[in-house]
Amino acid sequence: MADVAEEAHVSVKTVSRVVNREPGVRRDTELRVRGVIDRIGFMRHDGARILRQGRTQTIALVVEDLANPFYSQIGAAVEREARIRQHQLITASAEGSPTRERVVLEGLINRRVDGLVVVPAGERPATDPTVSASGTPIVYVDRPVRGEPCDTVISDNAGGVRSAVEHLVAHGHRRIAFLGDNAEFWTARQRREAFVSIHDALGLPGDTRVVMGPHSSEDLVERLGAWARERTPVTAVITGNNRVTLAALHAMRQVGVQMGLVGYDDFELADLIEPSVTVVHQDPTSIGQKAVLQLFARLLGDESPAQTVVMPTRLIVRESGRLLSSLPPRKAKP
Amino acid sequence: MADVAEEAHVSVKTVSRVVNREPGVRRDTELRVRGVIDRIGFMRHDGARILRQGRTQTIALVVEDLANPFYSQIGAAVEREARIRQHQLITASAEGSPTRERVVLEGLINRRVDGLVVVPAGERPATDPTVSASGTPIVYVDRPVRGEPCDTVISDNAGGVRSAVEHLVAHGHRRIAFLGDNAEFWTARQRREAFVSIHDALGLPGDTRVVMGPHSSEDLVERLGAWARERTPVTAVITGNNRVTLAALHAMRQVGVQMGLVGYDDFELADLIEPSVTVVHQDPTSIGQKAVLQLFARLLGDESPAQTVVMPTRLIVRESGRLLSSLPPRKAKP
DNA sequence: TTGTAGGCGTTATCAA
DNA sequence: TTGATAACGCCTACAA
Repeated sequence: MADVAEEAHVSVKTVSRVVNREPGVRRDTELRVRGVIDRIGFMRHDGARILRQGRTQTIALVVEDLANPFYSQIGAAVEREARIRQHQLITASAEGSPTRERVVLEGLINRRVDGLVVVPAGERPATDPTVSASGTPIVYVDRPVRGEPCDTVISDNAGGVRSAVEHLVAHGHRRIAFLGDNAEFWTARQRREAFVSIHDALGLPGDTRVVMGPHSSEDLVERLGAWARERTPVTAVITGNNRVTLAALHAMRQVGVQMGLVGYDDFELADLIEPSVTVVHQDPTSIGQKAVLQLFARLLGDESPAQTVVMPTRLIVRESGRLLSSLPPRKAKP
Repeated sequence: MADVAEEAHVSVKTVSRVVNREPGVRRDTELRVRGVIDRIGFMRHDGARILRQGRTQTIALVVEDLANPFYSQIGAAVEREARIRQHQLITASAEGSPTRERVVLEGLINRRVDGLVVVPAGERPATDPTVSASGTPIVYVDRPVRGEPCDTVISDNAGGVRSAVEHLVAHGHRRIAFLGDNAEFWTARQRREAFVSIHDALGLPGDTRVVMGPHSSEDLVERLGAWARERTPVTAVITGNNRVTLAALHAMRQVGVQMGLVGYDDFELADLIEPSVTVVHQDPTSIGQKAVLQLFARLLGDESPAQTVVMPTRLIVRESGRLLSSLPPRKAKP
């Protein structure tokens, strides 16, 4: 900037004014300065600007695995919303490790990101001293953290599971089992509990059949086989997330059993499998958007108490929720 | 840092030394300083450090759509490699628009990112004045740019298509058609050209049947129907990327025709569809890794001429490449 | 309309 | 082993 100033025979301040389109520069001065800027290819150093202004115009997103479609969709939404608001997005992965998450968060705080959107790895208390001391606004997504209330965006796990069970029941299923993911995950436990309580509330017969992950391929095959061979067989399963849905589909294919199925999380091609798979859809795009909205409210000075937003889920009805006997025989159409 | 210095009765420089683990600080001094740091919760301001040192320890990834699994997998790989090297990753989406891409790139240059990994939106000459003037190392991914040679990582489009055609031919297919994506995309054109030349080289009968996107659902249904009704019907299609594969699968389902199929890009569940889908797999993780490797070589001073790396593809053989008549009738197993 | 001085928080240099 | 001082490039405040 100093170079430009010298070349254009003005002070740095004037150059600064031109660069930032501040008013109060004579037209011809501005043109002269712009000319020099273009000629020598000057580009403002945002680092210095940031240092002076205290705002980095940057937010960060911390997730478990950027390649997981659920998170990458959240990421895409967060990036878009950030870009609209002239902010850049740093993405970081903690790979599910609370330790690594702490390191990552410290790094981001050191960079003075303006705000954080975090899918918390563990359920450590929200009062991570590093973060809270920095005063950086933070919005948790997908799962809450323990301790004092924090801004959080989660999806309606209980509602989602309820819609799944009710759908199956409406189609005549009575013996319904639940295949959850690893019970270490909050969402997995939430969905399990929802399943159990709805199962009981509806007075469905028999014990509640619940198995949590991680599911090896063999376990799953054996389990499904056993359920299918019971005296009054299980006729439908609900799977706790996309990972489990895929595993269950593979296992069913392998065992050769055909059960009713409602999966948690929509997935590409759910409609091309036979029978097409009915799912509980949670919309990652809306979740990401909502989180950014919340975050920027804080950045703009919103001081209201921490808020937990529960995003609704939507049941996408396809064929797999029907009772097996009601399915048309395959290749019905000539 | 000044606060810490005062509190610990040392100079800022000593604090700096402690924070950066520089040698030459007496043990007890260090302990005293660390004590103060912990007590008052000091955190280094990386913005200032960056300003002073000139390195941001940040690289950026610019893609078209972060939600596209192909790019998000690249993103995950790039982030991991960056993290390993103590760098942070800014992700940005240009949404396929060259104009927006330019704005995005300028923003990143202003931030003085150390390096760029870019999936170029247009095919504008590589010598984007903004970027090249800044001297920021840049690696292009997935498609090259025109103009003087640049570091580029692409996948072996011709090889992938060849493996697809050869596989189909080996299974007895002779009338093979190609459904490409929008010919505006470089990769789409590459694959089309590869198809045409291999089709000719193998002396396959008839004109080469090639249709490029975008494909509306209706067009596709009509097209497939027409191919199937020809006097000597098309028995197999090759699809130019995952988008087209999905569209083609839907269309086939809708028309009720069953053709041989080899898709470009692997996708989840390719093995659960019936028949399971044979695909040409390009490994986004390796592509991302390779790009970062290349980038950091430049960052470390590698001055060798620009290099284009062609990553191999792999044919994942499933069922859909077989000749229709050789497929076992459905429900063969009781 | 333009310019000057000072400081943001850190590190490099050089001196003690 | 430690410290004083000057940058890094920009913006704020104030003055001319």
